[in-house]
Amino acid sequence: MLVAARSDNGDAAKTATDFRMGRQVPTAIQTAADIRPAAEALRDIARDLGNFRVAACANIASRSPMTDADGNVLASGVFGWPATKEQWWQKPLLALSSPLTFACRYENEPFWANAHGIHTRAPNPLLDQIDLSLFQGEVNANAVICVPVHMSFGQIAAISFSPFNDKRDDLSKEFDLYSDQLEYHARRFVHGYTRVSSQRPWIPKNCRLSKREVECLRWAAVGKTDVEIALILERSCATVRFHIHNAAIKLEAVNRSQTVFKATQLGYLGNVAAVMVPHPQIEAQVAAK
Amino acid sequence: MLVAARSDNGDAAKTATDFRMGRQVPTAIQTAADIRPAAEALRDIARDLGNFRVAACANIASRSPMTDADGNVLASGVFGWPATKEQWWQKPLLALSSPLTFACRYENEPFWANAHGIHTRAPNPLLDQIDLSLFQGEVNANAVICVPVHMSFGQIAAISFSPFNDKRDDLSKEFDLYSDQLEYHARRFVHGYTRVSSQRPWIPKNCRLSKREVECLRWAAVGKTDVEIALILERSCATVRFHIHNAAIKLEAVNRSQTVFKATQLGYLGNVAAVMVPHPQIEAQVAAK
DNA sequence: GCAAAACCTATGACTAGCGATAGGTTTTTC
DNA sequence: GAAAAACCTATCGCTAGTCATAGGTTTTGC
Repeated sequence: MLVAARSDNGDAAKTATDFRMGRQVPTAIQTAADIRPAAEALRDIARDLGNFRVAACANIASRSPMTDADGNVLASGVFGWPATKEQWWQKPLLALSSPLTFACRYENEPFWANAHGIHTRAPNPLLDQIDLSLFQGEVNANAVICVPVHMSFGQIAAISFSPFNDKRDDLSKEFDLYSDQLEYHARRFVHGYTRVSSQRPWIPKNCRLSKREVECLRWAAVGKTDVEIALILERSCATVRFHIHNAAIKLEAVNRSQTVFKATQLGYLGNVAAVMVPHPQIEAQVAAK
Repeated sequence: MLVAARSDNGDAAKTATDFRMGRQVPTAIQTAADIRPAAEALRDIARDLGNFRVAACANIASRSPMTDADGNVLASGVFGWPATKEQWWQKPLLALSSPLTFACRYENEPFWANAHGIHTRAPNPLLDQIDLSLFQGEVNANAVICVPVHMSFGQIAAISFSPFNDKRDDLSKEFDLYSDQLEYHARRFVHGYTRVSSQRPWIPKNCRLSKREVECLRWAAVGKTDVEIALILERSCATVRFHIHNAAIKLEAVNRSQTVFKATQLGYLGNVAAVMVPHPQIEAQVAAK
């Protein structure tokens, strides 16, 4: 079956059908029993594309290694990491170590990295300060392609593809050729893994925060006290508390920390730290009190 | 140029090269000047694939409409929403209205929806309670394909594709055929848009939270007081405060709310609400005090 | 247009919890 | 062994949370 290539004149969309030929994506996971075959598929795709070895961390905040339905660790059981290197399961941050983990927090798209730098599709100044001096020791590779996966409830996963048994330290060509597909399969894999292995996350009952509630919460999230928020919004301290308390009830939270946490997880606060402008006048007023 | 089709035997990866033929993805944005052409590309892809009209919200927590480099609103200027419907820019939640916005908070992958239900690639019970009784009125379409985009710093975007000038209310076939590519282009577009239009987000200087700091923060985030955390961890209240205070310093936060906020944004806390198990004994001890 | 629901605003008193500060000890790591 | 990390005790002032109450405005649905 041959598929016509596209031209660059707006027919790009029409070739989408070969993107996922057939109904079944090998890396997708529907049930726990799919984990291992999906991991094997991801491993094979990575090998086929660039002789990469996969390192996958479903939740960079967690120390749990990814396992299949029978509890076998995928890193050694499927992805081919030697059992002697298994120490990193106790410290998953080491393999997807500090530099990569950091980059995954701040970058939405795949990137490749080596000791000389982190190479993204578009410049991301946030990554400039990441210290790569110990790259090889921390990452166990000279270069790596890494796919950050930002998910619901604030969960971040990271999947890396490093050269298997070779010394490549420039993956720019492979990155250009394969990053989209590596990203696609990594995301499908991690989404499915997270879905089948998570316990049921919390969800409030059809809550809908009001504009005022969100506004007050945002200011609270960036560290303002009730008094400060009141001055900013030109409302009383009691009103601010009232709104925050209402938000807490709706989010089924018991205090402000939990309220902020849940609101952040659900994207109510957005990228608020970048847009909230300090109020020099209000700060002077607070200081005068 | 013809590209051989793949079989189902592990050659899937090899057809990746036609996934993004050439170096330039039309929906990718490198500079603000790219916004409009990228939006036009997204519009055209959506039209070509399924005669869809695009509605895009870069940050569901924000009321700002997406605009090009000259400040023109993309919805009316590019995506073809009639100017008379422009009211929804003041209330972006209406177009990507409550049901869809809610679903985007809880779902990582594309889905399609109509008044009868929300149809995901894999069952997501979290979406079951979403009220779709007013679907048509709120979404302005009988059915819609929607792509949630979870990004760094807890930002969530949503891009919907609804039938343009027709009454389709079952998009399951289009969804199966095109959801991957719609997702791909939507994500590229939104990532680029967010990158070029955001002010510089905050970033702490190479911070690295310790295990204890994260542990204490997690419990704080789920609403436990210092006393409760101390009992849970079998440490003193002061130690708990010490660790949380350390985390605050590293995250450059002024109080607990901001600390929790930043830690959540950066994925330090993960999907913690699902894994923290209540401690009935500690709660009894606290009650006894 | 009207009634109900949702949202907004405010008060005051009290207490629980958090933040800052100070100083010290113990454990872990190199 | 030294330095760093983790842990501990204590105090005090500030902030957040609670409670009960009151009233007004806006939005929604019929």
